[in-house]
Amino acid sequence: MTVSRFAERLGEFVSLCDKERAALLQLEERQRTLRRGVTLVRENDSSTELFILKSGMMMSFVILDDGSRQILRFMFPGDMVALPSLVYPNAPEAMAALSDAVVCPFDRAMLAQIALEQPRLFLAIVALDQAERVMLTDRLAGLGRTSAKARVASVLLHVRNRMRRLDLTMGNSFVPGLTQEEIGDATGLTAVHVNRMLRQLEEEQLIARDSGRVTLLDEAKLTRAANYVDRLAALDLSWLPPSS
Amino acid sequence: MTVSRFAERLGEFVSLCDKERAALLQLEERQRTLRRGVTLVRENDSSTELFILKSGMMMSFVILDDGSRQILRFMFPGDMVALPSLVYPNAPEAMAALSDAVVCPFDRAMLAQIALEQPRLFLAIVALDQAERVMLTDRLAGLGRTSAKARVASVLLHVRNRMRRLDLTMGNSFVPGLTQEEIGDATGLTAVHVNRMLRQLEEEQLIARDSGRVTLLDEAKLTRAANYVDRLAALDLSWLPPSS
DNA sequence: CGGGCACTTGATGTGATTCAACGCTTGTGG
DNA sequence: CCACAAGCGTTGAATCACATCAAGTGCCCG
Repeated sequence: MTVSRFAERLGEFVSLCDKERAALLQLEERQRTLRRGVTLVRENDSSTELFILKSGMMMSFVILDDGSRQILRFMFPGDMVALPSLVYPNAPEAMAALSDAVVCPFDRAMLAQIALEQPRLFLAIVALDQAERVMLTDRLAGLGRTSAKARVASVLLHVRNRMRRLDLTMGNSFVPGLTQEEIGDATGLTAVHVNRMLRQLEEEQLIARDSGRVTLLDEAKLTRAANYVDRLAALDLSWLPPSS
Repeated sequence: MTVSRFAERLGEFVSLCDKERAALLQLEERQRTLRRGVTLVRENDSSTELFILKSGMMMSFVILDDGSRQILRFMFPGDMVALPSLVYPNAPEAMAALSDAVVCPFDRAMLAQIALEQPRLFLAIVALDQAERVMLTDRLAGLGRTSAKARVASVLLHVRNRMRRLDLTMGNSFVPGLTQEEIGDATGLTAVHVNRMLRQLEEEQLIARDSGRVTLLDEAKLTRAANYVDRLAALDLSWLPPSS
């Protein structure tokens, strides 16, 4: 039986029965390919669609009145995204592809159906979404109360840890695949200042860089400097009742 | 029949049947009174409890290594809070009372039970929680990309709008009940600078102040200056299936 | 070969912080 | 009932972190 990308992800945290897997597979029946840079959803678009990101890397963001951009979240394969579409007929945030990507769109009605027919599965989905919420508050605290250097380091650690979940052979070296401007828009900084912070992290021997590739030289120290916590590592869904 | 505080709140957005109301009432069987300033949950506390805030105003926050505090969220009567306790055995954020308050603690197992036995009700709870998530991203964008003045204005508007939902007679004048330091910790600013921003808003005739009371003199202009959107006003739960 | 985009670096500007001082109110114990 | 301490608000001056402006480099791709 084919297994859904999202089921694999959820399966990292909780065991699923065949019926549950089958339900998730329905969410990935359609799929759409995106080239790097393409906008999937524009802010304020009218849409009741949600997505499973199947491959590639994406971001959600908002554009403010003065034209500046704030990246709200980076999205990785296996993520269920655009949950706000459940309650907002007009998208509160835009979404765009950071690399070539494949997404599976499905209507919110399908998620509602899962909620009603497979409550345990829905509970697991909601639980996983809570981890996203906590990561959001981590970033909020980062923007409000930490230095530019810490914020940049935090993005590096976050991206590395998400990527490593998808490729367990990954070590301390990886290619973030983000421009410095994108890192800036995620951290509330200018691209110029991101550049200086990267340089500083390099000078302090916390990271090394080589043509887009980043190597974490002292992960423990970097984690401390960034005030970073891997929220997926501490996730506990063991209290969920076993599947029927 | 007694009606739960949380059912009233949810009832603003979706109609509930008696069975659903009864289930929610169970969540408010116990209650605890808190004096202003008291910490209900400390960061990292081991606990599987969630809460309904029954009366008063509270905040959730984190304290960083350097001792600085970031307020993550203000909480108002009717809010269900500490949902992260679903998946984190150790509280990722602390909670404290900003005024005298009453909370109803209940175990995450009770919410899990609701999820399994009353899926429609749980779906409604999750939907409402999505609005919180979007407010969080609004604040993230505010911290990353807007001026100090906008952030302070945004807090004023947010608190006023939440309070007005509880007292429909409230006009443009209200008592936030927050110190300037608290506003600063919510906006990523120092108390000193919050003071200056309030003064500036006053000089620009956007607000008036008198011994703790704030009056919004030009709400439209203030809303624009703050980049503020009332996310509860745009909430749409009409797609929920009717209750059985 | 040429144009564009990302990256890099220096000089300068500025919004917010930090430090310091003082007044006002509130609550508390003598 | 008063004296005093503590917390909050206010204001000015100096400083700092990050933004802005500007110029130049390397590289990929058409």
